[in-house]
Amino acid sequence: MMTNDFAGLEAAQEQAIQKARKRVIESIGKNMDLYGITQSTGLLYGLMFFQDKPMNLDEMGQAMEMSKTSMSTGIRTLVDLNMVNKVWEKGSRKDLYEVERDWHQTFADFFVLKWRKAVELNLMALRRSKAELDKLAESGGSEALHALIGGDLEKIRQAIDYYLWLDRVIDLMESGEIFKHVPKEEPSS
Amino acid sequence: MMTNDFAGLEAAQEQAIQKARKRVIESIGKNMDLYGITQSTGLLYGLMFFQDKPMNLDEMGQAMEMSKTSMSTGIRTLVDLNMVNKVWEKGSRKDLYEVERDWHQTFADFFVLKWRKAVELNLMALRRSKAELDKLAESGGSEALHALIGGDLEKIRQAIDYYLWLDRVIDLMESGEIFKHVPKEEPSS
DNA sequence: AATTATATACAGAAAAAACCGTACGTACTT
DNA sequence: AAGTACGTACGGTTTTTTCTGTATATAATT
Repeated sequence: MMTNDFAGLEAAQEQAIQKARKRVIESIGKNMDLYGITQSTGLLYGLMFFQDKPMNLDEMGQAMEMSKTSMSTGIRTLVDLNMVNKVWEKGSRKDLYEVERDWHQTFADFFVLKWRKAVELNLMALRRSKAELDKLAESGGSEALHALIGGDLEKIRQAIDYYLWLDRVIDLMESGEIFKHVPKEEPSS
Repeated sequence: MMTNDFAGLEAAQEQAIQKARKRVIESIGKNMDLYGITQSTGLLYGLMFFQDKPMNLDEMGQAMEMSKTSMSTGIRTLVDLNMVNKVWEKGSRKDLYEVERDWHQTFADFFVLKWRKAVELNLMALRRSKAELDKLAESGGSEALHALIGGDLEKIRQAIDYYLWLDRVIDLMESGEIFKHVPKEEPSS
């Protein structure tokens, strides 16, 4: 059973709408690499963006002309990034998905999810290495050794400072405070 | 002529420092995918991070155990992202590079460079499609057609709003205003 | 002017990633 | 309980990306 959104429309009209959609979908798909997402998954997202109803994997595969397997993995990527939500609809045994419409939130979520993790991992590595070098410095050694360690420690210190700053930027996104500084509605000038 | 930073140090000391560096370098390399950078280029960046002197392509190739060609392409990626600067040193015919130490700026630059471009391209596509749909709506048509167009236009409107917001977030980075809201120095609590 | 040193364009090789079909486990239906 | 519908793990194939060696262009040195 295939529902057709364009039922009853003239071919030329449908074509015009499809063309308008296609441009947007492809632009979205092309720029989604910033989210670390493959182009085809980006196109899937773009497709779903124009859907008024939740889609199931079979519909996606049909529309994308790709395998159901690929839809499954693609959609998981999108769900993991909170870009797409799984929705429940009684009567249907199939999993249904729809795009998250609050893109501001989507962006903030992505930022928190990905960049926070990077910050944490890098900070951990930096602190461990700092501790090792501190210890090495304490255990005596030549002048040359201390100069070398000092250089590395200074670089590490700067890096840590940066990540702590970045962490606070991420806080801004997570807390929603960003919307105080940059309101969703364009200030009417 | 190969200069050795570790000249005159005990092997165990050199090893300890290398271990500390390696952890940081690998962490950086691993997380650099957020910048759309390949892991090996990320490792190159990490390597250069601990260098006190500008490096040339031959030194990089030797340290990374990779071809000079790869170093050339890798370094270009990093230069394009303003993560690495080309420096001039009289007497040397080789191109020399060193990492940009101001990571706050590096982050802001990246954000402006990459996200701004995405915003512009997406906005362009959205506005074109909006114009087409507006025109199509004006040219009459059935009730069903107008409902369909209206749905798409509403989605496009929301998307445009979002990108305008994101554009202002990017402005925050570009103008340096972000540092007013999130100062580089951690506020002493 | 000839020689040498340097970076990179280019094409092929190697590695990685995306994609698909099959097989299987789970949960719903009968 | 048997059968059916569904999503996905998995292995193999195709496509894309990364990496390398050679060739070439450019600029410095002799």
